[in-house]
Amino acid sequence: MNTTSLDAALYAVADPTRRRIVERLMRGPARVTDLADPFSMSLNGVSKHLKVLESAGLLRRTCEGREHRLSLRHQPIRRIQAWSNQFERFWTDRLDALAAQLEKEKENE
Amino acid sequence: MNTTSLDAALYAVADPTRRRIVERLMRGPARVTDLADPFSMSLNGVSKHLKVLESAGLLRRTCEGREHRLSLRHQPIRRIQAWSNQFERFWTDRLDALAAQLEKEKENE
DNA sequence: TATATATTCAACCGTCTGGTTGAATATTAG
DNA sequence: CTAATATTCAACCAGACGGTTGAATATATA
Repeated sequence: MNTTSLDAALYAVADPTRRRIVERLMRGPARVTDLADPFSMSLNGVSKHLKVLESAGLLRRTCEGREHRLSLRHQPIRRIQAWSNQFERFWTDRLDALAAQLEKEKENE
Repeated sequence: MNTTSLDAALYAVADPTRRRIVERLMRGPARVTDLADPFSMSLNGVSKHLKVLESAGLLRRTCEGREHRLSLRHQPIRRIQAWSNQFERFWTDRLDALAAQLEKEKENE
């Protein structure tokens, strides 16, 4: 597992404001002002959050005149998916072991 | 999406040390000292990390005499899975749109 | 009982965080 | 040219973070 980039992705997405921004961007690209609109926070505050998301690779920024258009990049979230999916086998193995254990106890009665 | 607990889970797991601990615990439960062993860090440091993981619900702690046995809980990681899987449809939709777009351009030639 | 082991608590420290405000930059509109 | 809009930069702040050290607690062992 690539540690450093996963660190940044998880960290970026651990903040509720940033996560709301990411979720918002699922519905398509948006400008800084649009993204800032739902929050009772200064535009600068949001701008800083965007910088965090961007440097973690979650956002693509294209400048069109004075407006910046932000859109989602999938790689970092895919990394998070991959990391959390890694545990799937662990859970099922444990459930299997538990089932086997119960089976065994049943036989011994 | 339950924001608060997802916050805690993502935050807990964003730290590389804590993530290594969680990955270690996939291979079965362990004591505090065991978990601290691979790290060049004071035992207290690790103890604090464990507290973070525990309060985020990622760890179950059972005290056996003077030893504390830590094991993994699956719910928080499942929440992370659920959150990141949410984007799956978004990516595929976007790919579909892209494919449709290409198809259209091809027809117009 | 005395001692070693396992673990936490408490205080401290430099650094990073999330947020603010005010000024700067760049582009568009009147 | 001037004014409005979109955005960032820079400096600041209180609080949290990741880590340390030293002492305290609780259990096991000789």
